[in-house]
Amino acid sequence: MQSSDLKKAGLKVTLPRMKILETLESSSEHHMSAEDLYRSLIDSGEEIGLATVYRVLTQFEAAGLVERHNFEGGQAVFELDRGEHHDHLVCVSCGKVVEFYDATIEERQEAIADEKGFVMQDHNMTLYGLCNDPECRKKGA
Amino acid sequence: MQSSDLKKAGLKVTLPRMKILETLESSSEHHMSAEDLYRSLIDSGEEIGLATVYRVLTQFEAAGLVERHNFEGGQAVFELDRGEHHDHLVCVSCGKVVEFYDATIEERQEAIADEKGFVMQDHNMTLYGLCNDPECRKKGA
DNA sequence: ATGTATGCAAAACATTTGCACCTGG
DNA sequence: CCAGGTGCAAATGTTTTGCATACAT
Repeated sequence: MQSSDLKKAGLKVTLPRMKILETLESSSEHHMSAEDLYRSLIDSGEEIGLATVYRVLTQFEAAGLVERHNFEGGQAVFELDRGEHHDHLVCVSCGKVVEFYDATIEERQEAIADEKGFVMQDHNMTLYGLCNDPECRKKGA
Repeated sequence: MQSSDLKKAGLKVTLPRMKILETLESSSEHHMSAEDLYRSLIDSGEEIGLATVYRVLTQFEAAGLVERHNFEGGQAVFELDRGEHHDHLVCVSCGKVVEFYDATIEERQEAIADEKGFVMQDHNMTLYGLCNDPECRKKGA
């Protein structure tokens, strides 16, 4: 499928790389940690090393194929870069991730960076809360 | 000074705790990592263990005395909680941290969480860019 | 062929924890 | 005095790296 994307990035089209892309593509939760990916592949009977997963994800990030997010909880999560910028809403109870985009916020961010004399290169905005699952709502402090 | 704050939190007023509070208060960069604090104290001739720094910071965070931020770069940074919520602008070249608050963004965040069925509990917004130091500007990609 | 990728094991970090000793109230 | 705090060293969890082997082109 996107073996062309790999070539474009100067990366050889190998089985582990294709499998990782496929998994990120097909997973219902399209935000996965390196460990999630590794487990998922091992469970599917693939032969792959955790180190390879990390290496491949790092290369994919550099190539702009995936994005890395450092949500709370130690492990970084990765998602395919579909080219549409968005931010995240994460449920602190069940871990569900919802994406959103808000033009007003994006504008304000640019304006603020400018105001403070910065040339903005990137930003990270993550909202944490409880999603509408009753199980999660129970845990409300 | 704020030994009262410690007592209020049910924490004994010990030398390491006071020193850590003082250092966070007096440091020009008031965003410091556990390692920064440790080094700073050791360099001042204090006797303290890195584990204590981490333990104390974790307790302070739980007590609402400090805030922990997970900026890019592996190490968490801590700052005194002065009770005024703000977000951060971080220079990717020199590490400088500038604080800001934008009511419009805060409102939009609430509205978005609501719209998606979430009860927002917290958020993290960090803008990354190059500050106005000429040295940093040179590194513009 | 030949340079790149991979898997494994070991290393590198940031952070946490167990435990014997010390200290504040 | 005694619960709680501290320092050290060892454990943990995540991510990275060295190296010999395997694979894509």
